[in-house]
Amino acid sequence: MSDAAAGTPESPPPSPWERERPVRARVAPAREPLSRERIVEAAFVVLDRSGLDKLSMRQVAAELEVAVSALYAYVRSKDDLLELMYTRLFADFTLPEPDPERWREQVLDYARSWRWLLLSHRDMARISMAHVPFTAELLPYVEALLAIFRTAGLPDRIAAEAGDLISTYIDGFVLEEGMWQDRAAEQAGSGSLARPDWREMADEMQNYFASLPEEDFPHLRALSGSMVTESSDERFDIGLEIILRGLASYLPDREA
Amino acid sequence: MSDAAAGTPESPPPSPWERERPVRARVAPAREPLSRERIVEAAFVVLDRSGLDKLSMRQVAAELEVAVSALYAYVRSKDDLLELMYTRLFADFTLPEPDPERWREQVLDYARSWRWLLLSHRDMARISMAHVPFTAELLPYVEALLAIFRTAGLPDRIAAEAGDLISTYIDGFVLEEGMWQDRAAEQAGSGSLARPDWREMADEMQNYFASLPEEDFPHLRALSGSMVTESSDERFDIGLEIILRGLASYLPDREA
DNA sequence: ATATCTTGATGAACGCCGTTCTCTTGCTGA
DNA sequence: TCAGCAAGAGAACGGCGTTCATCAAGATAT
Repeated sequence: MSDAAAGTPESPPPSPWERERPVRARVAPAREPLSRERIVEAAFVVLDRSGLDKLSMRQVAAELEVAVSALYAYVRSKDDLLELMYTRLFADFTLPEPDPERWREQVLDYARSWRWLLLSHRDMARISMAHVPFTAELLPYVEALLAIFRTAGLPDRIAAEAGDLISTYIDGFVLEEGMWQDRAAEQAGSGSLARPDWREMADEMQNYFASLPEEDFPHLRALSGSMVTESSDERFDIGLEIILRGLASYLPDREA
Repeated sequence: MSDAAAGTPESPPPSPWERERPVRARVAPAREPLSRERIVEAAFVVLDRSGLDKLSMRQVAAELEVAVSALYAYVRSKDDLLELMYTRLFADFTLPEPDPERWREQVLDYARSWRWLLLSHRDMARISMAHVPFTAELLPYVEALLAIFRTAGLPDRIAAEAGDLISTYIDGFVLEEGMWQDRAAEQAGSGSLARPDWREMADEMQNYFASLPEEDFPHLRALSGSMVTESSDERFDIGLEIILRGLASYLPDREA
């Protein structure tokens, strides 16, 4: 809420966390000076190596071989750092131009790209869920999604909810993917430090559902088959398709 | 790593966190002894008073006027405590008997009840999102939801995804509600300690969207109207309706 | 050339956290 | 009466986010 909405009427003395990397260093510096970018980069390294629960300011500082307090010259707080990471993820996101004829594919592309980005770093979905993407840098991406819905012809009430619905679905799906991955990883023991692939995940799910008593949970057991047959990508698309069909039903010229 | 694989072949001495409240105390005890229930209850008090970020074992112990270490006789860890809180929330949840004729209303009831429970304690959606409801106590509730979908006639692939989709939607929606509430609360300052009502939330959203530049975000601004006009309950139902329409499109005898 | 200012980074410190360990206390049953 | 026991207390460990006084060294001014 701070900078974007309120504005800063008084002549702004540059807060330490807002200053840019100084332009000096005419000659090559012995060690590259700190910067917001380098801190975010290091944070991603720690995140991928150790996970969100172990991501601390101290670990990030250690990764940069720097004192913890030095970070606070570029970053307001840990939460600020997480928000920078979240924002940075959006940087690799290409916005589609709304085209009423192809709104379904555009939403599909949007969702798949976003999921792909979330999967590119460990626990990223957890970070994503913790932030409403309503900061100044992220608004264009929300706007673009809503543009697709509105130019497709959806009523405003529906388009507004559809944005939330799709975003929530993506985050939630990837979040759950991550949980199954962690489960599979810890069941495999410390031997497999690499992230488990889909096969291991499916095995873990299979084992779990197979262990349920048949008479108490007939539906869960019956559906476990579908969950293992389908890959994560297929399951993701199925959920999207459900939403898209729901949305299409609000279109005036709906197809069968 | 070694314990998990090895199992525990020796006759298990009851772990301290598994023991029941001792039956003694024939006469009324000066102070009621500790128990898992009392701890969970105190945790809810702290949660509602201070929020999830401030919910610590120490605060819970203080609420019970007890040493921190005493808690660990009944609870394995803080995460275990959170899971107990989550499970306990489900206790007030009544399960519907699947009825193919009324599957839509049943899903609506299910979702509304669950949202209502999530709203009954501060930050509960955050706790909910952090746990897949696949513990033994919670499985019946998942099973019941899937039962509704399957007896309604949905294909297995769809029913399986629908379960995730609906659950994710509920959690995500309430999560976002909480974020707007927090925003409104902190904007109102420390004066209003009570949780902000819907009117304040809507005002906060209204202000936010009105502050956006018209030319850059025409769709966001256009849709902000819908978000303020509709109450949270109405918006929740709209999202549900989108999903339900999508699901209905997979039914053999689908209505127009 | 010398003195002053500025700035990026340091290291210690504060208060809080989850968790574990040892010790006390007061009751139970023989 | 007294050993045994279990519930709870208290201190301690290592880690956390954050702040603050300090420092070293380059830039600037005299």
